[in-house]
Amino acid sequence: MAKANERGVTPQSEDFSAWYNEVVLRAELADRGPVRGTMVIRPYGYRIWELIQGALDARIKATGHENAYVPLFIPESHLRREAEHVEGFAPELAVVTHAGGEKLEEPLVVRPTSETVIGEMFARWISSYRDLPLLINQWANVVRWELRPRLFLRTTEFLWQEGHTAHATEEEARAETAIALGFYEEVARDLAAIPVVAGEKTASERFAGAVSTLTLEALVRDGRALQAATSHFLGTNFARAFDMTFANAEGALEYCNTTSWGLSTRMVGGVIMTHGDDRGLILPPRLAPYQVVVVPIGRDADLPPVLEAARELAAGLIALGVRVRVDDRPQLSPGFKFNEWELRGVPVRIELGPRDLAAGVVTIAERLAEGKEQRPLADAVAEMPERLTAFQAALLDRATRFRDEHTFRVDDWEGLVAATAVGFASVLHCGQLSCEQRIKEATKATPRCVPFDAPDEQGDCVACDGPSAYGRRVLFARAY
RNA sequence: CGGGAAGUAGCGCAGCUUGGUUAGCGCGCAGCGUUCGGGACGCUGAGGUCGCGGGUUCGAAUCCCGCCUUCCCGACCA
Repeated sequence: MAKANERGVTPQSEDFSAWYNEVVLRAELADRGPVRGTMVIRPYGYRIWELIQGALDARIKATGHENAYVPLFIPESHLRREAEHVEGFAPELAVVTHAGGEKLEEPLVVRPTSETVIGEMFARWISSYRDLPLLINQWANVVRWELRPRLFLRTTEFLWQEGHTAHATEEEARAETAIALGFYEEVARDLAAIPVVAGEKTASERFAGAVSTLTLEALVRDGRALQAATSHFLGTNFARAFDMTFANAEGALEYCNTTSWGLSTRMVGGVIMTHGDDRGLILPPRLAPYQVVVVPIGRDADLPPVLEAARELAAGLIALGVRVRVDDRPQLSPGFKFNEWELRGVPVRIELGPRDLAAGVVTIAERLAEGKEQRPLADAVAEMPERLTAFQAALLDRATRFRDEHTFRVDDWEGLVAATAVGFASVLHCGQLSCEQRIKEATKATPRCVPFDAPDEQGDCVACDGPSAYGRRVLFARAY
């Protein structure tokens, strides 16, 4: 925050954390809440989340899931039913011990996730194979008392979507986790323009209580990995803990196979860290609250016609489905507005002044490009959807190039150390916990995932020369 | 929990070492005027329990004791 009162933001190269915090606050995405680690999501940031929500919700529904809502409070005893689960979450729980003016007989946990409540309800709702699959999603807030909060990336309370499904067979449940990961990947790539790596978590990084955890890993601009979404195959672990059984076609009782999967407001942090530069945010058009901002320029007698033209221009863009804002705030100079909208990451800015008006043109500046161009007014409108599509693609290209340039195939210790300092290290690994530990101590890097698209490969472990596990390369990186 | 920094106007800070008239500065805010194509300027004005509690003193933002909170770096983390 050292430079918060100066005109620019701290450069990424100087202090990435400071850059990130300044951008989040000054772009008015969010503000800090009164309780440690909490965050007020401001309208500009919330709109980004809404756009993610809208696209994701449509995909969730299109694949047969229904939205529902389960309560915020969980009796402490319920959480204890799944041993690994409670162990995994115990340190980060917020617990209500008093309510209604007295001490509660049984403390209530504020949900860190809803598997246990869902488990109880599913057990009640499922009795036959004919009740399966049961495909539920909820949009909710959850609370995790993390030791090291960061705006959007790890807040004490956050918003997310959690899908919960129950199936008759393991195959079907595993297929479900892939479906969920699939729409997360689409949202990341097609909306957020984040080129994620899809893969499976190693045992040490798995969700508490899961048999298998699938993940999307992004690489942000300081070379650290960000887990963008996860999808868990829970096997029959929760079904056993909550007695979730069904009668199969032969009349025999079986445990359900369940899944859970989630994507959170962390994705907004991913967008910021993947695309932003030293001037501030750069938003992918599909997630930008305003895809185009129009800055009218002029004063006195010049102003009314300019404003009228700006509004007409905006109306033309809106008719094409473009999200546009006319910045007609009279007290601010054009230069101030240019800088502000650049900080806030608006993809396209249109400047419209008396000179433009006289020439029948507008001046266009794109957030990714240097310089400006002039276009005939009508063309500028007609071309805008295409321009935004191109911008979206360019942003994804740029991020993909960055990720690829920061992914290193390495086979020795020195290479591992060097690679994890700046990005992904693609390595063969023995899979031993002790070896992971040693790598973590030396480099702060952890196994992020075993990518699905890695070719089969065997060999010696990058760190200990033991035989490689997983049958392919693993991605290690320092992670958020 | 360990290390570091900080709580003074909406925001960013100075003042504290060496206690002393009315607690300053920049930005922002309000009014007026001049400005407006890359972060405009002038004048006027509003805005303060100096984090909280106690102590020392004739007198505390300043010295002493206790407490609280936030931020940053670690450890932790799906």
